[in-house]
Amino acid sequence: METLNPDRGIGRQSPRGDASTVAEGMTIYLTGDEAAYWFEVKQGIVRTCRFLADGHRQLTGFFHPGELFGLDEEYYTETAEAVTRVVLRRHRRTRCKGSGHLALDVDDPAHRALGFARRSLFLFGHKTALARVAAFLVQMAELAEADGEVELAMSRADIADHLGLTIHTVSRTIAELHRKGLIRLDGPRSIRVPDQDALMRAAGDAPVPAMIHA
Amino acid sequence: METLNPDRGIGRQSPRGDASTVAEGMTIYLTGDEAAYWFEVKQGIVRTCRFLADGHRQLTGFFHPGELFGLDEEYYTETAEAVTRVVLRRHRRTRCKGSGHLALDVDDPAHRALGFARRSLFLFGHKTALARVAAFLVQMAELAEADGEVELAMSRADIADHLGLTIHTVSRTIAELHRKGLIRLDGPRSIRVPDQDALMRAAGDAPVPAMIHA
DNA sequence: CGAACAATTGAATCCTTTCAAAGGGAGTGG
DNA sequence: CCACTCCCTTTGAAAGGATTCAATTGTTCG
Repeated sequence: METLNPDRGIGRQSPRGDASTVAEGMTIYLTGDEAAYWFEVKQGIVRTCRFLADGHRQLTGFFHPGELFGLDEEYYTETAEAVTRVVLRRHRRTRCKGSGHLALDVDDPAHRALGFARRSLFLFGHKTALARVAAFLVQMAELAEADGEVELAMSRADIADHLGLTIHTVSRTIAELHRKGLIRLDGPRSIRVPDQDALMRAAGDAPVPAMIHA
Repeated sequence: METLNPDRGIGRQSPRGDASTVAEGMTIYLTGDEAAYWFEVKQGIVRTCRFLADGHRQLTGFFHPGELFGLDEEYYTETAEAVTRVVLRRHRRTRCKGSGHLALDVDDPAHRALGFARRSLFLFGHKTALARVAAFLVQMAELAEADGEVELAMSRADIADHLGLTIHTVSRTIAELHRKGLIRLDGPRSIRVPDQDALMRAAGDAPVPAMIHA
């Protein structure tokens, strides 16, 4: 929670063949770009990051030689930047399995699981208890019916251990969201979200986070 | 950070055929079990968790109907429990690709990427700044040479945004680790880890976390 | 040498945790 | 059917830790 979009959009190196070199600090791809390729780090270190609505930055990973990044389905959900000078090996995203052992299969269970792992990681991009709980409730609301009725299957202890908080803070925060009119409580486990976008804003996220692909 | 291993090891339902039903609160598999199967949730909600050395619990995910869990390579790295009564579909882990479209390929890029995503998630299991920074440095030390010499490629700002802290806290915490003799500083980016196990203990983790598979 | 940036450090504030206790359902047994 | 217990949840007050605000030091680079 420090840097505010340092050098976004600054040119990226054009790759030659399968390998490409990117200078320190340069952007490899941006959130929303078409995910035509995924990458393997050969030399150097890459960081993937996400820029939150409040201007803060969340680094979702550092990638060292031998590691892979950029495995998105259609558009990149994160921005990738070179921490050092970097040498990459580029792989074209493909759906079909016949095209070599490095094809990317979106039906692959691991690929689906990867999306779920990222969802959890997303929660920790939020620093305050209020933002985290709000983001969690938005996730729950999205999985529930469209009417904003959320039945929490899990206890406060489960939520706390998931968000990295204590049950006390979770309880207090839910009470606070209720006080602010962002949620309604029919019972400890029964929550209604009248305005999901408002809850998102409380979480510090932009409603419909502008998944812009130019 | 609340519950201390609620009902570990309490019997699990024996599945019949491909589908199995698990009662609320029951364990589906334990950390260290042989990962012979991975699962798809048909009904109910599943949680995956990890138990830290200090007794705390970290929930790494909630899994709703249609979602997958248990995609580990050899042994489960997490414990899976039923939040509600759960109906699961079980899939045998296979290396070969010929055995249907639901095979699990450990060479799959997505599968490899999944491991990296989990590594990031692991950092957030630590609550205090000291534990997080220590865990991060251990990760860096593991990637570096065996002599404990770590060259940090990234700035304090990068570390802060990765760990969900401020640069101030990161700087102070590194200074504190240095004061405690757990690391040596040859420069801001050049760190030496004389005793990796000691640093792990500072992070609240057990050195060699006893990956027991009975 | 000055400018710009990275890192460190101090002091005050704010937030979360910890400690402590009370309220509220669900289930059991008398 | 009610009293009792257990567990989950809520809430208050004090303590601890991270952030914010503010300023200094150190490095690199033109």
